Amino acid sequence: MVTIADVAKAAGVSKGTVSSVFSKKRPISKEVTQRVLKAAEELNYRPNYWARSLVNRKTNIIGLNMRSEKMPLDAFQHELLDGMMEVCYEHGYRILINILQPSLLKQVELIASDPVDGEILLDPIHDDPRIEDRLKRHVPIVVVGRPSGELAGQVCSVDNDNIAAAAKSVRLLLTQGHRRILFLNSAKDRTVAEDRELGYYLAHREAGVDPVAGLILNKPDDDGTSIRFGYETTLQMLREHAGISAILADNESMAMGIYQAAEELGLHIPGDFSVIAFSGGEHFPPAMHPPLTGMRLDARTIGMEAARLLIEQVTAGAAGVKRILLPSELVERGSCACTH
Amino acid sequence: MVTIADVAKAAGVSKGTVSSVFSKKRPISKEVTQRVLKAAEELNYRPNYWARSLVNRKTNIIGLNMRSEKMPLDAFQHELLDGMMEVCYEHGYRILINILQPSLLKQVELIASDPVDGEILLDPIHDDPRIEDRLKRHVPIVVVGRPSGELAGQVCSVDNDNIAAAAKSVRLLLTQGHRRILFLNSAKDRTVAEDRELGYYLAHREAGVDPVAGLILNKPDDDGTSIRFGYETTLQMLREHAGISAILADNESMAMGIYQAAEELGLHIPGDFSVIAFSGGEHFPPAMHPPLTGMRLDARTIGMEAARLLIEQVTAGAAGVKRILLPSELVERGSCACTH
DNA sequence: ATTTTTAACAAAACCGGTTTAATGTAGGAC
DNA sequence: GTCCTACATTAAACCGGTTTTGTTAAAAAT
Repeated sequence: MVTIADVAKAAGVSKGTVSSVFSKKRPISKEVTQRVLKAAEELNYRPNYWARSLVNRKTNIIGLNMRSEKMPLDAFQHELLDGMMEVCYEHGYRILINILQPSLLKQVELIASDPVDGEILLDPIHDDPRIEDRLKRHVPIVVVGRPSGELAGQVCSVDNDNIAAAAKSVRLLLTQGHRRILFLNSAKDRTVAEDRELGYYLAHREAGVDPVAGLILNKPDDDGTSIRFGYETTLQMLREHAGISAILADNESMAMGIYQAAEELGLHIPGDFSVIAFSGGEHFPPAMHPPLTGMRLDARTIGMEAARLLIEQVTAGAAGVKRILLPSELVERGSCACTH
Repeated sequence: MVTIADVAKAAGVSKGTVSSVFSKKRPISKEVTQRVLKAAEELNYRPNYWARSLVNRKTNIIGLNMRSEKMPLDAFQHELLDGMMEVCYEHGYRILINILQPSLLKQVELIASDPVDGEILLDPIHDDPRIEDRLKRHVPIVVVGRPSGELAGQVCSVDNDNIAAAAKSVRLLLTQGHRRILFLNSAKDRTVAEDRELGYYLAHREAGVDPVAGLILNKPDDDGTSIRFGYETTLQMLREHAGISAILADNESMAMGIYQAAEELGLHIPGDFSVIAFSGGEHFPPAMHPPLTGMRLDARTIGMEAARLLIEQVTAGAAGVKRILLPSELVERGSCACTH
């Protein structure tokens, strides 16, 4: 490996001089500058990233921390990553994807502080230990989702307004005359599931409708694909419960499962029942048949906002604790219709 | 920041002793070990990742290097990333996503060597300067795709057998009676485009059919989305050229554009013309209408193989130059049919 | 002409770890 | 009792950069 000392020797100057030539933080004569640049060029010298980070206390890397069980990434996470990338790209930051086996985390090699300037945390759970750890070590973080309890007031976060989003979609279905609305919700321990359930009830109360019990089902804890859960649950619930005329799905994969189930049962969407889903992107819903009506969550914007917030925190020092709530847009496409 | 010196002072020992307690590379008495661990615990000490990397010359990070214009990531890249993540997860490696603005790359801050043990390079072009650079600096790399020219013999690579894949899909169309097959190929400078074009011609020759000139179009250099390119090109070509009865698309997004164009023109797939596409995942093609017939490229496996190959290189030192070619599977779903 | 300032560079200290060489101390062999 | 060895620990050197301090010679000020 070519070091700064090699360059210095080749150019007949000291290490500090070479450093100054590159950083331009102190004046170096034109003649010496030329000599150094030539030597560096010839030796194919590249400054060592880690040595520099060590002294600068800055890596220009931000981490994306997700719970390890979540693999592979779903549409929402991919869109979010895209958004993060776009902002990081503009600001000269790189992204470190941080998923490690819990077993490996115990190894000495890896308990080290993460090599990042800050982190974006996904899928917070109740009293998430990751958040407490970062707070204690003063590592800047932005949480995507709703941090629970007293942590909420201490960290920046970006999230959909899930309560409003769920309420808005249920409101649509209620005004269309649906009274038994099946809700295939996400896993129970996630704060997002709580929020959406709340929205579901809220819309019912507003409309003066008593929600039918047993129609909210949580996806079992992150095992199995969403598409299968949507498929199997729909088959089962439509058989067992009469009168279900609409289904609200947690994501577009579930909706695909629902579509498959409809086809198998010989049912027509939206003639026989309506479907509406929270969707991570607007890439695929329009291509479905019929085009899927949904709440556009805009994971991409969330990723962008989270990255902006984090970079702001990292560069400008500690800004205040901000919480950004993004509205979701209801996009009617063709999978919802009035009853009778 | 709590350093190793702080811990040493608190425990009343030297820095080296603390280091040994953590690394267990030299024997430390039980009593001292306890004292050190207690002090570290109380101070909430975490070893500094950069300092450690500096001396160990090892980061346990591998880089994913993609050409900056490619944003956001397409389905293929997302799947590939998933595969990489899975393997890295098992082996205790992190992934650094490396996309930087060309303008920023010139800044002194960023010309530094990348902070990784090795890199996976995407979308190689002719005499890719990235490859030459890594070779010169002896940074282990694995190329996803086909490195061009003399570089091919010097680096590991993982790729679809694109020639075979293209040939196989064109062969299907030819046996179905199609004679004017429009091929919406990817950008011209990419080696993958060459390979697939070769496959296109190969299948024609095998079948004794003279390919019609002007039916292979390359996507303009990575600007604009694939979906739009598919849409606009289809509209234009179907108007201008009579007799086109089948379209081969570079990816599923293009296929969606083609579907949209068909709808706008009031044409029926596969009744009026057939569509077949290279597809990164098997997530969405089945949900399209009609379900999209395609060559399943299995980006996930490519990602896994690339990561394995790279980690092998990084840990075991220089292994031989390997090239892994993965077969693609033709999945017939419903967007292709015989002519007349 | 002498002192003061400035420019341009060298030398050394530092960042926070790891590793090697040196040191001291206890136990065993003679 | 002396010498050697083994063991636990310390001090110092090192990784590859940046930054501070020191030094020298020329330019400017008095």
